[in-house]
Amino acid sequence: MAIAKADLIEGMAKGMAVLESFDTERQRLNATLAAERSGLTRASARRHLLTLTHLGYLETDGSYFWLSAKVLRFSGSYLASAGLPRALQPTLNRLAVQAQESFSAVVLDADEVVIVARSGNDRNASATGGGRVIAYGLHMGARLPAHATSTGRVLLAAKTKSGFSQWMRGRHLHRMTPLTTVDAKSFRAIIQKVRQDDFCIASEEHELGVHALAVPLRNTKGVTVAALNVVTSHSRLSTQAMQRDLLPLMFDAARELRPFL
Amino acid sequence: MAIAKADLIEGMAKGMAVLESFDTERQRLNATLAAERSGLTRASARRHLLTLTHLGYLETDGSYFWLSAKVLRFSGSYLASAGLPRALQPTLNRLAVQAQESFSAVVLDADEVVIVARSGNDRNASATGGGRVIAYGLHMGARLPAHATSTGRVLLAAKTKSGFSQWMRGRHLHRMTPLTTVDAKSFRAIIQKVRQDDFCIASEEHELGVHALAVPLRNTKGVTVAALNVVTSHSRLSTQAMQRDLLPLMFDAARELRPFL
DNA sequence: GCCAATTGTGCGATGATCGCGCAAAAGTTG
DNA sequence: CAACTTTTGCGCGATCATCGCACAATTGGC
Repeated sequence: MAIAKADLIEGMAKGMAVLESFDTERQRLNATLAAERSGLTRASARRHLLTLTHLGYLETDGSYFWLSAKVLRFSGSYLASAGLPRALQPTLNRLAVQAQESFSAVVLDADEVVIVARSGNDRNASATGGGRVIAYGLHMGARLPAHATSTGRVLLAAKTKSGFSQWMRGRHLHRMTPLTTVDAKSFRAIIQKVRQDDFCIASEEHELGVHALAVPLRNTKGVTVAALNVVTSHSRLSTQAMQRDLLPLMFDAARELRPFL
Repeated sequence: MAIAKADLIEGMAKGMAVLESFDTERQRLNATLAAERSGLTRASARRHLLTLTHLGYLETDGSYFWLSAKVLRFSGSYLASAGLPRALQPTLNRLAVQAQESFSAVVLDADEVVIVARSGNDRNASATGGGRVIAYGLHMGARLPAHATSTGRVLLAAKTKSGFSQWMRGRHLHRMTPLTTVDAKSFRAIIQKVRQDDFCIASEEHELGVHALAVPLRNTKGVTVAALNVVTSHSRLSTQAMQRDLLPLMFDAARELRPFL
């Protein structure tokens, strides 16, 4: 990215690598595991783990380590500073009430989308008859592969042609479900279609039984700064019904948000 | 806390200090400012800022730096790993709908409480007549002084006597409003009362015009793991009405959550 | 256009970090 | 239960990344 000079602090990069090695799947690590995942030696990983523990970002029982609530400090600062989540939240809440579905706003970060604001119940208790969780780990800060999500495709379609080609170069589109589009040519065609339609539907490409509908959120200069989507299950709402009933709502929301982005 | 050996990585502590220097108030920093806030030299702060930028945690225009969405990665991992927020969210949502107020769940971290889950609209548009924001920076991950909040007091009251004394030792209770209790003796009396009542009301001690009601959240072993509160304004609900109408709801919620904590 | 204040960065000295390697603990097997 | 194997904790000297000074470049004020 920005041209990296020779003077970058390596110790800190290591530390962040250790912190990052705590992800959604592996939540409790000991020194050996953390070393493997972060690519450090065991001794070094241990030192970093102890340091992070001392600073309060990790907790430990002596051998295993896990994230502490202090890491929320960063998201707290980010949410307070970034105008985006604040600007979007009221609209997301309104949409959730109107449509009785779950909405998210996301931004692109490398090859993943990051959820920066959310609304809707994590359990759609009323509709699914009691507590079926349809929130597939869709919390604030969650990261999903861009190529397999409706929002990711909307954001990729917003890139310039050359920017998108650069993104595609040498990229392997990981298969998430049997229905994931992994062929580069097909994927380019999909992005092309999103450019025309100005919305995107992804059906069961990320998780079976789940489909999503996304639209871009642009500011008054026409720059796409985020994407808004609704995610629901086939059993709740057919793809056609989703497009028919929710797409107009979302276009309206995107339009009314424009001045605030 | 845990006995810190001589082998802690200093470079990483510096880096985290730099990251922490981006807080709710100061959101955009250049090298000079970051150096001041983090206590490093300007040159060192700059190196760390560049490193963090390179790693994707900060963005920059060349001279100023600000947090990027990547910092949400940590909260994402935390929220996915910590059972607490997940377990609480549905109940918080239900309470928000029932009471049409904003609820939060918080944990104690040193002398601050950290919001780990939230529900309710940030703008109580209907009740305040259109868009008055009563969300005083109460987003996920926000940190508030424990001594001036209802939740903080509930969590302090859950400490052992000696644990609480230790916490009080040499502590200066910062004045947030003219109504903040800052006298140590009065504060001890308040905590004593919370122990008896098993709830706490803090009225305008943190912010004028705002009052809050908190109850402890205990697991089946009787250990207090978090606190649940509702925060509203005097103009919406009197202190008495809040206690009368909402306290029973909250005790019920705390009881039903017990098995999941 | 000049001066002052602020910011960007090269360089040699220094001391913090690296990872080897041992010792102790934990786990395994006959 | 004892001997063996595997994993984990951590001390130590050498090395190389980091520190911050000092100077250059840039910005901004008058």
